[in-house]
Amino acid sequence: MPQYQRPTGTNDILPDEQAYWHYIFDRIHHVAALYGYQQIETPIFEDTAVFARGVGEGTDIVQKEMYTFEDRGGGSLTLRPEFTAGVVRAYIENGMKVWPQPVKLYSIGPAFRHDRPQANRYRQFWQFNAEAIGEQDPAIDLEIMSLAWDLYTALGITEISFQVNSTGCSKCRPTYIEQLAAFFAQHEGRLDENDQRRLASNPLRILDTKDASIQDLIESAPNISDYVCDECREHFDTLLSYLDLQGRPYTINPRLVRGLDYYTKTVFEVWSSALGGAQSAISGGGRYDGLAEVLGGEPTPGVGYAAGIERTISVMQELDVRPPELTSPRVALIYLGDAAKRACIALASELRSRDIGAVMFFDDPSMRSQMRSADREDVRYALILGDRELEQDVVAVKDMVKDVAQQTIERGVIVSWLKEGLNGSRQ
RNA sequence: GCGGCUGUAGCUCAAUAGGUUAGAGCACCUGGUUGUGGCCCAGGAGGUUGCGGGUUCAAAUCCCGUCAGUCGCCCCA
Repeated sequence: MPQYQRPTGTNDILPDEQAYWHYIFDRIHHVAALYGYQQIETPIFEDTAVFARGVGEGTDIVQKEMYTFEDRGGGSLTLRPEFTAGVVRAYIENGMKVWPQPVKLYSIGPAFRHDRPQANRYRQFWQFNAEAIGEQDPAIDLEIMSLAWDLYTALGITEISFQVNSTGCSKCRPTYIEQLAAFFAQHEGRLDENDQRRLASNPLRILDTKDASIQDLIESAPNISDYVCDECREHFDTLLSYLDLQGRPYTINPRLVRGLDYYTKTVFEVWSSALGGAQSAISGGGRYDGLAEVLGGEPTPGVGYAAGIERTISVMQELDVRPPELTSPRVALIYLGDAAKRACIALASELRSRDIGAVMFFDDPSMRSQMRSADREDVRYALILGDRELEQDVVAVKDMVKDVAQQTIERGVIVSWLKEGLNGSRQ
């Protein structure tokens, strides 16, 4: 065992895995641009109150999952457990209410939650986050969902579907929760320890219980759709009609209740059948019409969503979707002797300044060893310099991919020769 | 925060019912070629068997603790 190991629940993203990350980031920028979303990057930590108040004091995230620490100045800071609260804080702080509305923003970066790690769940994990702030039309809810869908399509991810629900608003949800709590209270004896605790803290969550023995209770429990106010109902129905219009498969899931307090009206998740168990949600989001006010801004509607990058990669691997390979250096410089080494160092600089990737191997290894290294770097050409070449002012060029005779190229034209030879070649 | 399973070389794994210098494949280094990669061959380096304690004549192996990984619960991406 090494003396030091990475903290529990964190990962080193090694070179071999970077092709996925580059590809996903590239597709994110592309799809976000198609929808007119602009990138914003907020700090990785914020004043603790931003999350405590924004996400909600009663949530699991705030109660037991935040990385909170005292700043040297005495204030309390927290590593972001999610993006939305920070982005809405930035909206308010930067006066974005005077920008053309809605303000459509996206971010990519790590978030932190002190959970117990398990498959596809880590303490530091990356998210792609998108927010549309300042618009209440359900068409913008659809737009965010559509953006999510298009991203997966662009990545070659299939077999996904939406789960949607309406959780009501500040006007109608309290009544529903009251009714729900009253209902479960009548059957408290049948609830397990977990669900009894939820009865007090968050009765909505009982709907998602894993306890099979109370399925009949869940079935007969009050349904949110019978309690939402006219405004929420119309919002939801319109959203569903837009989804129908786009032909996107969805399931209305009356038990979908997300664990952040700020959601109002629309909540949704994207599920992938490629991931088993509890981690079938690869992204999720919803509307948060009350959040800006909670954070000290003017009442401002908003809707957003977050996709887990690690889960996205898992799905790609499950489905055997391969990202394009990263480009690697295209030539290796092989030297024999000190004079040639100096000539190679100069040539390498010249090649790189002309956008030709070039690598060398130091500590004066044998030619054979240099050739082996060149092979492992997947270069297209090995450029060989020794006393003979120096004398004649030429470079010996060996094609490492095609089985053709080695060539001798004049030093003065080697750059243009390579430019032509490498044209169209990814190596 | 709770529970199951697992910790042997960089990686994947061996090591009869506890028994002597803990092995192999891959990867790495060197050589087989005074200046030519892949394939092949030869050699080399690499381990306080996660850590600590206990049982035993003897522990990688059994027991306890601890740490870590992994899977699951809660919750979520």
